[in-house]
Amino acid sequence: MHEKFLKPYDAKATEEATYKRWEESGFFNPDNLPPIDTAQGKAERSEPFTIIMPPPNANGSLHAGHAVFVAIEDLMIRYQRMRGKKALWLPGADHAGFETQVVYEKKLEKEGRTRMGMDPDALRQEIMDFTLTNKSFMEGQLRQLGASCDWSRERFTLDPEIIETVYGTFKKLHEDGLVYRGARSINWCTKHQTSLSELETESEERIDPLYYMKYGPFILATVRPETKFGDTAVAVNPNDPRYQEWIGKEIEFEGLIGTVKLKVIADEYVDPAFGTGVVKITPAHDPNDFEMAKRHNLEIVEVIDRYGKLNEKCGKYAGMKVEEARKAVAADLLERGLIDHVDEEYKHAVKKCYKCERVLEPRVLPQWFVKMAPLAAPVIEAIERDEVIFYPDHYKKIMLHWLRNIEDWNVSRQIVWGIPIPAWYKDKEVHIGTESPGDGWIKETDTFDTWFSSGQWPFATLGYPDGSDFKQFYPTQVMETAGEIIFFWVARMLMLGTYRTGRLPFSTVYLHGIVTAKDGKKMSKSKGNVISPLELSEKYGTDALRMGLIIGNTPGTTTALYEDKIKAYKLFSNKLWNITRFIFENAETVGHTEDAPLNAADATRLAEFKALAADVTKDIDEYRFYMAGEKLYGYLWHTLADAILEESKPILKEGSAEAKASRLTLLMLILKDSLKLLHPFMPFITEEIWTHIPARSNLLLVEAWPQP
RNA sequence: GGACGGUUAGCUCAGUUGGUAGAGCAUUCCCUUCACACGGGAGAGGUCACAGGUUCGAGUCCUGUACCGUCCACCA
Repeated sequence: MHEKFLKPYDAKATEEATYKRWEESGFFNPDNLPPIDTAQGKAERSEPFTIIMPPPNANGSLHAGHAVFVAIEDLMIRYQRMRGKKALWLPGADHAGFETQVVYEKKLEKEGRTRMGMDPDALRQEIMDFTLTNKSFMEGQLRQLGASCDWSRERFTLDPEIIETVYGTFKKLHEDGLVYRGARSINWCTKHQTSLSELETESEERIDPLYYMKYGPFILATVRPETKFGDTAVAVNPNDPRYQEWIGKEIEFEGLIGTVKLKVIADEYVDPAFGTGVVKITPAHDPNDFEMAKRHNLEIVEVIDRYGKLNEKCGKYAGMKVEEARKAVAADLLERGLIDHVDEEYKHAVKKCYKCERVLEPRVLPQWFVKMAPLAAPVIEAIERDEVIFYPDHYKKIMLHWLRNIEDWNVSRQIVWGIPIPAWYKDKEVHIGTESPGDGWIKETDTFDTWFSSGQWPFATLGYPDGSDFKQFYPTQVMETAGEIIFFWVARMLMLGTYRTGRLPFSTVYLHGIVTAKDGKKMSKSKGNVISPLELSEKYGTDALRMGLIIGNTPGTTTALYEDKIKAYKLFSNKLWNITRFIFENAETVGHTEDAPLNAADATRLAEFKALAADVTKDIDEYRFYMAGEKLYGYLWHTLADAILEESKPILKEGSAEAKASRLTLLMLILKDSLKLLHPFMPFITEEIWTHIPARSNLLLVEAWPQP
């Protein structure tokens, strides 16, 4: 027996070397996997099993959420590899456009710099250097967590081939009439100086004053008096008897900065029961008003600029920030007797930037939109036919609801860190392509929403359309990711993948919940409750960390991560280590044997173990990893160690030669197969022990899963 | 305003198709016995949120209520 077993298991001292052995074996690459053992002898692996890794944002360290996906996806991949599949886990990294730009802007801020006024190319290069540095850190961290992914196939969302695929999709969308550039009301963040998609906004309930203002013959209610300079109409409901005589007429009255002339329009949108049943229409700064303006061909007058300040059209209020202007305008209106009354307790929702929580300013800007309803339609049908299975299954309903009510997607971002939108303009003409079509064309400066590229990740990474990987590994089997990004990412992958390739990109979606602190609160730097998975891995071993992240973690629900839990599985590592020591010690003293006939008692024990193995296998096949892990833990501790080892002591000491041989055979069989069953959960310690198993043939990594 | 998830031992959570409740941590007592003190043994601790219903039998299925949480939603 190796002297290692005389000391407690030292995770830190073995993990790095073990990972190196795996990586050098080449077996992370499915092309290099050895043949599998079948009843008919050796056979080449033919059936692929593919997981595309959710590419972590290359802008910081891996957090607990990443550790969860590594634990779960690596479990699936290792399991399927042992089951004889051609297992591919394709790693990647995301440039994470807006997210990274925000991170980098904070860094600039700390250095007393700002991105405004910087040369875009220089800024882009700086962020690229920053991103590539983080990317390599992140890759090291994935290795530390034991990810058995194929590094030779790693992709980055800014790789030239990926960008080419993304451009191809954009071009196809354009040719199919599914992408358009249009002036629409968009969500504008005055801090980040970019538009955001609907998903990137958060709404917050607020209580604000509702001002009832006098508009000529009308009194109308608004929470935003400061936008009145951009009014281009007032609207009433066409069936409202109170205002029939005014419809189509023009009203004229003295406002704060001169005479105001507004047309009275009738629109079903106006709710006669709300306020006075009259609405002022400010198309430039309210999405509903914009829609009405389109229906009635109203003028769009912008009065708030990109920084959230009133512009030159606002007379003496020009230069004021929105909030400041609101107070000033309200005060002046009151003084001039133009306010009828104020409802101080008006409850309503405002949209905020999900990053900085500033209130977003609706602005009308030309942006690129993708028409989503036609992309969603085939996906809705496929989900209804259960061609995509969700774990947990209630996400099916959530997904369908979102897809059925989908809105067009604004894919334009006014930031430098992203894939440039390949478009050129000349007068009213638009050209799609990366090269200028000739003199006088102006290049688009916007970049794509990062999700537009990551939404194409499964087929882009596999080399669509001609790559052999695409032919072999697409569609993939499982998409495992955080429930939080089901709309951002999973829905977009389903739609763009189906649109571009004609096939769904994956057939199973497994969504894990967010990882919280022990009190159930979300981890955040400001709360100071962030737990680094890498520190826990250093302290207790990656295996313990992974076990702690798997057990008790059901899909879709939040999981609390805390040190005690991980510590418990460190003790389990130790237990397994000592079980091994006991068996090895006895193999030495009694004489090593693995193929003696089993007596009745030992046959019963073996049957009991086989039942466990079958149970665990079924649980993994049915995505109940948390149960499989707990069963293994329970069996190894309470059956193998507490019962079998204890009853073995007298047998191995005083039993007959046959009894000893039978028992030792049993112990070796159980140990070996236990290591296999446990490998996907605790890859490092099992591989380390496997090294010391006599007559082993290969790395445990590629051993065959115990036959059920 | 819709929809979803949760409510099980002090804490964090399991409980697959309905068959008199489980794990880890914490806690009480005992034990340095030859795999392991990074351990072992024994114990305490729960009317499974509440109210009905289905059933021979419900934590598990149905209806409703309460509380917590999340997502979606353009009423100025």
